[in-house]
Order: sequence, then C-alpha cells, then structure tokens
Amino acid sequence: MLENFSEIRVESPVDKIIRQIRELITSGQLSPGDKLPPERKLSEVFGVGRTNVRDAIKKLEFYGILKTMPQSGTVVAGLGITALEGLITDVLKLEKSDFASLVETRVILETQSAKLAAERRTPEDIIAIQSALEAYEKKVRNGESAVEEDLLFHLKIAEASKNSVLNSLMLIITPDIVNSFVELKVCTDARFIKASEEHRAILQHIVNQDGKAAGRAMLNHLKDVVEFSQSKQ
Amino acid sequence: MLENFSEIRVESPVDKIIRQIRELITSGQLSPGDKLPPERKLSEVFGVGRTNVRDAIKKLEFYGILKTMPQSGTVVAGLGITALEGLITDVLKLEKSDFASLVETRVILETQSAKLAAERRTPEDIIAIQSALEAYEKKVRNGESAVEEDLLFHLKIAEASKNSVLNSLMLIITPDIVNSFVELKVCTDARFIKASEEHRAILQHIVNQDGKAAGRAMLNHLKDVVEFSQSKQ
DNA sequence: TTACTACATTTGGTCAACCAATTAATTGGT
DNA sequence: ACCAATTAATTGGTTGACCAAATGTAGTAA
Repeated sequence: MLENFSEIRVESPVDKIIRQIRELITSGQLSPGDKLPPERKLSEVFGVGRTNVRDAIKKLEFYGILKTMPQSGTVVAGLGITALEGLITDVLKLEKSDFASLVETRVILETQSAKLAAERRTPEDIIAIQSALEAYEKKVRNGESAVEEDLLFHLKIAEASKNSVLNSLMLIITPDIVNSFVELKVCTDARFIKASEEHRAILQHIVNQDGKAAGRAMLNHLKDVVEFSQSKQ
Repeated sequence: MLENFSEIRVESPVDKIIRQIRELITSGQLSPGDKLPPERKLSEVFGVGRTNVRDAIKKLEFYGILKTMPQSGTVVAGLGITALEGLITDVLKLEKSDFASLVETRVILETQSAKLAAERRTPEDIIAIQSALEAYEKKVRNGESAVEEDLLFHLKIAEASKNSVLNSLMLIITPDIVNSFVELKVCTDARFIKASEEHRAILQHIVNQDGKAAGRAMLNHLKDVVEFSQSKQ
C-alpha cells in the first residue's frame, strides 16, 4: 500500500544541476575549453543557491570534466563534446553499478595487479601483505565476518603493484564491492577458509616474483565469486 | 633563483581536515560505526570554517568512508579500522597519477574491453564504433589533431563491452590521458595514420566477434604508446 | 601611438547567520 | 511508576554577505 508513494522526489538538487550543465554542453552553448558562467550567474539561472552550484561543480571537477581556477573561473576540460555527454550521463548512473560488471572488472584489475605486484614487490610490500593476511585469518578463526580484511589484503597487493592509477581504481570500486558482498551475502564460513588457502598461494607467488603464477592464482581465487555473480544474473 | 620559493603551501584546507579526521580514527577517538562530532564542533576544534569541514566530509563520503544522514548526523562506515586507515591515506594521495601508470592501466582496461566488445557487440555498437572511426580519419586527412576523436573511438568500444563499471573506469582515466598526450606531444602525423590502420583491424575483429584477436590487436595498437611512456621514464 | 600604472570590477573561496527536521528532555496525566 | 505529548536543543542543509586575488579598463606619461 505504502510502496506506491515512495520513489518520488529522489533527485538531489546537485544532480539536477549536473543535468542542467550537461544540457548546456550538449546544446553547444558551452564548448570544451572555454570558461563556463560564474557561479553566481549559474545559481541565478538555475534558480538555486550558489552552494548547490559549487557542489555540482566540485563533483564534476572530481571526475575531471571541469577544472576550476581560484579567482579566475571554471573551464570545461578539453574533451570532445560527445565524450563529455557520455561522461556526464555515466557519472549520474555510476552509483547503481550492476554486480556482474563489478565482479568482472574486479577480476580484470586484480589479476593484473597481482601479476605486477609479483614483479615489483619490495620486502616492505611482502610484510604489509602478510600482516593483512594474518589479520584476515585471525578474524576467520574467531568466526567473525572478514569481508573488509579480505578486501584490505587485495588492496595491499594493488599497492605493491606500484601502479598508482591501478591502485586508485581499485580504491574506487572497493566500497561498491563491500556493499554488494554484504548485501548479497556472498560470503560463507566455508568460503572464508578456502579463500584463506588461496590467499597464501597468491602471496607465495608474489614472494617468488612469479608474475604469471600470481595472476593465475588470483584468477582462480576469484573464480568462485564470478560463478556466484553469474548465477545471480 | 625563484624556483626555491615555489612548491610551498600546496596542501588544501580540506586535505588538512581529512588528515585530522584520520587522526581521530587512528587514535581511537572515533570508531567505525558511530557518529562523528557535529560539523560545528569539528569546525571549532580544527579552527576552520564549517564549509571546509563539510567539503572534507563530502569528499570522504564520495569514497564511501563516511555516510551523512540529514538532520541526524554523520557516521563512519562499518569498515574495519585498518581498512579505513589505509583508505583515507590513499584518498589523500589519489590526485597525482604518473604517466607510466596511466598508460599501463589503460592497456589493461582496453585489451579486456576490446575482447568483451567483440564477444558482446550488437549491430548498433558496430555502427557507433564505425562512425567514431570515420570522424577520426576525417580529422587526420585534414591534417588536424585527432586526439579526442581517437579516445572517442576507444570509448565507443568500451561502451560495446556492456560492462558498465569498465566503461566508467575508462571514462575516469580518459581526461588524464588526453591531458598527458597533449602535454607530452605523444602524437605525430605518422602515428595518426598508422593508428588508423590499427583501428580498422580492431574493428574488423570486433565485427567478426573474435575476442582474442581483438584483444591482441588492441595490445599491438597500444604498444607504441607503451614504449613511448617507458622511454620518457 | 604605445606602454605602463592605478583603479574598479569580477572571480572563486570563506564565513556567519538562518531554516527545517530530527532527537532528546521535560512535563503532565494516568 | 510509567507512558504520552509537548517543548527545547541539536542536527545537517541553505542562504546571503564578505574577502582576497585575478583580470579588464581607462588614463596618463613617454
């Protein structure tokens, strides 16, 4: 009965403004490379407070679409118009990323990051990964949920890959992964224990600096999750 | 002479506040799951305006570290404390992405996205990729710079991969790629023409739905850029 | 005519006050 | 003693005003 009334008025003011800015760009009133109107003007045109405009700009700046220079103005990044259009629409729907895509992408990033980590790891990286692994196993032994510790182990590997961009992307998708895992109850006790062995195998390959084997081990480790996501779909 | 005085005072106030919040968490004054002090209190403690505090919170919320409920308070995500600590420190140094990592990550994402695109492309995808390719070749024939059109071609492929997350990540790193390319003058006329042939090859494999070949072709296409980035390093 | 300086305007950044909603407390009744 | 309702305080959200730097402009001197 009550469900009929939900789902109204969910769009936040900043998303509305992002949509409007997109309109400005796609309609050609705003070409890449040139300054966009001052914040005061925008707030006046859109009929909202300047804070909301600033928040929207900040969000777009975060994604690299806009660039704001203090006391000088905000400019549109030098991308093609069509690319921008796609970008902005995707920023809006980035939130609800489907689970299958998420897992698929994770597999891609992680196998490569394991491979690179094996090739480039320093002794310090080994220690960091090892301590993350032990924190994970400790939680598992106590019968507690160890989703975060699991991800932390993987993040440490990404860190050891010495690829800052790869590491950043992992950080970006990690929160979504955690949420999905908890939501869909991916993890069971049996899986935790099995994962523990697989973790050790990965670590061993990284210690041995065997990139290919590390990648394969990671692929194998994530196979379960992939199958789960496919069954959910 | 003057260079000695530059590069000071680069840390923005919001980063400073993020650092302080991290301090609060690591020192145990703030545990995962519980509310953090109201914004007014924080601004007073940190000795800055409330706006800066709100911006910092917003940034952390962006990464899923904090969650703010209107008129109720802001809470720390239910992550493990070690995970949080690692996440926040990484958020701070997220900005700087070196060119080598950028290219390396791009290769990873693009080879996979080409492979998936070949397997999943629809007739509409083919048309979109084809028209992007033609726009690129038109610019090249006129002797103009076609960096954006180049990237647009690649983005269309990512779109055809039907993996929303992969597509989003490509969109995220694309602006950085464009900037680096223009800055480092990666592209010459000869490369544009050679790239054109390689583009056609990739497209052909996607049309044929040959995933492996598409991946290989993309890898080959990006080889030049990889070598360039390594020589720069 | 040209170049340079001083000024006025515009810019994004910052701040303090205000608003509505939520939560805690107090009070009155049972 | 306990529960309900009303009130008081506290919360994040929003607004408008102010600040310092950057830019554009006009005026003056060479």
